[in-house]
Amino acid sequence: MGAPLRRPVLVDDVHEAIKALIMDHRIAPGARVSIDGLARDLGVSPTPVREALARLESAQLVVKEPLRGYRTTPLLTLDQLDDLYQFRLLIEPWAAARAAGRAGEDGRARLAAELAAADAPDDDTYAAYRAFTAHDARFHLLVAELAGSDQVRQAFQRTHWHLHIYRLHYDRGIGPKALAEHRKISDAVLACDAAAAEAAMREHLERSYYGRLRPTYAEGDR
Amino acid sequence: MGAPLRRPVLVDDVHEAIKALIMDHRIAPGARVSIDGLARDLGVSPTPVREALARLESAQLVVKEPLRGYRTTPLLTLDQLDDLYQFRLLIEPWAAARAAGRAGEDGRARLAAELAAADAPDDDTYAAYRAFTAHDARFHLLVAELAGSDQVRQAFQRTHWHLHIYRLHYDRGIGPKALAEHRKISDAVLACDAAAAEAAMREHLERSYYGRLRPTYAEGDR
DNA sequence: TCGAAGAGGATCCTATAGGATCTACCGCGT
DNA sequence: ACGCGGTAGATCCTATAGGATCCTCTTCGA
Repeated sequence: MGAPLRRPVLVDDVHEAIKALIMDHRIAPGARVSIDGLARDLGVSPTPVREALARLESAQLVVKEPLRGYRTTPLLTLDQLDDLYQFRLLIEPWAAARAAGRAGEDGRARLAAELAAADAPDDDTYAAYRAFTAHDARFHLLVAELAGSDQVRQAFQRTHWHLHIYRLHYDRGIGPKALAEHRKISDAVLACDAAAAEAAMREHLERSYYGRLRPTYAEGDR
Repeated sequence: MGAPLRRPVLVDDVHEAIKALIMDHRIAPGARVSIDGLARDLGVSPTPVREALARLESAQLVVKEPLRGYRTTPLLTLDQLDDLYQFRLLIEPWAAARAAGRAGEDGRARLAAELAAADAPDDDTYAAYRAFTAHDARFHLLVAELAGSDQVRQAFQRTHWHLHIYRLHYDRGIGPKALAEHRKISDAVLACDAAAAEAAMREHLERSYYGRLRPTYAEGDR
């Protein structure tokens, strides 16, 4: 009687399943997504599939064409990726500075715990890669949360940056450097040094993108 | 044969209908929203209602409680309103500066046209009030669009600030001043003066909020 | 008088069916 | 050979039905 705490809402499971299909490229970018087809494959009725796709649409992972069905969005272009990081550079350094000034005891503890639990992926296994990206997503979201502004946190969250970047799967083997930069940001926040936190976050994003992700993406263009 | 171009997508109409119900307080803030009940009232089946509510959820106008239905979100508290305008102050001055530097011929023409078409509401009629709020929403969205960043435009749009502020309906009779400030912003953008545009937008938001909207809201608390 | 267990009603969730629309293929005419 | 109209299939959209869950009111016992 202890175990069954999973909520019996099928639409959530369907939502996760479709998201996984898109992220792992089991549904190609730009391909059409049949509602009835998905329902058959997943063994459910079209109704929850329809609702799940409506949610995915707000995450920009699919687009709806009335009377013609849904279609997966294409991968981010270089311009869109530039735009995404420009937005992150507008939001996140600000959030880091605010977090340094406003985070309470509880928030600081959570930040320290997140850093302590994060291991640099010392091998190239897929599992280690996924574990680091999960930490990456949690860390940046936590900083946004500690800034104390729901609007900023939501705006940041609704970019779904980790989903889109994960679809590109171009950022392997960057764990140790990023982790060190995360620690630098965390130290500044814990020291209540707003200026240092802002600078560290800005530096982290610029190095991550212009120094690592973007060159990899640009050379991988086809 | 010319007229009937309305798309036969019922869910869009349902979405607009429900949004109107919430905005006009025909469904009280915090009240429960029955799926079947709405379907009966609107004369449609629950399926499109369900999909429309899923969309409204991303606009924060309703929240879903699994197995318990949907509920309208309460009106924005003063803290949330502060937070909303803090976010606008982070985004919109930046967008105005970028718009001044990047807007093309087409964009400038659209901006000029929007200003030319906007009349200051010289009377206190409801129609004039609604016309001004419509211009207000279009103007700020246009500036965000002219900044040339989809991420910023979407982040701004997804706040649905005009929906939430309209629910408060506390900002009557501010048309002429706001319109003059809009014109100042527009002039700076059209003159390609990024610094002036940024300053004008910041001044406009601060005056609108701290000088007009917030005092009205604060005195109207119950 | 207060608290708890049970029955009734309403609601949500999922599945299935029918009508409307779009896409693809095939045959015909120029 | 090329373009156009018609038909068949698949898909989407909406409506309806049944099973499961939650809320509320009533009733019983301490």
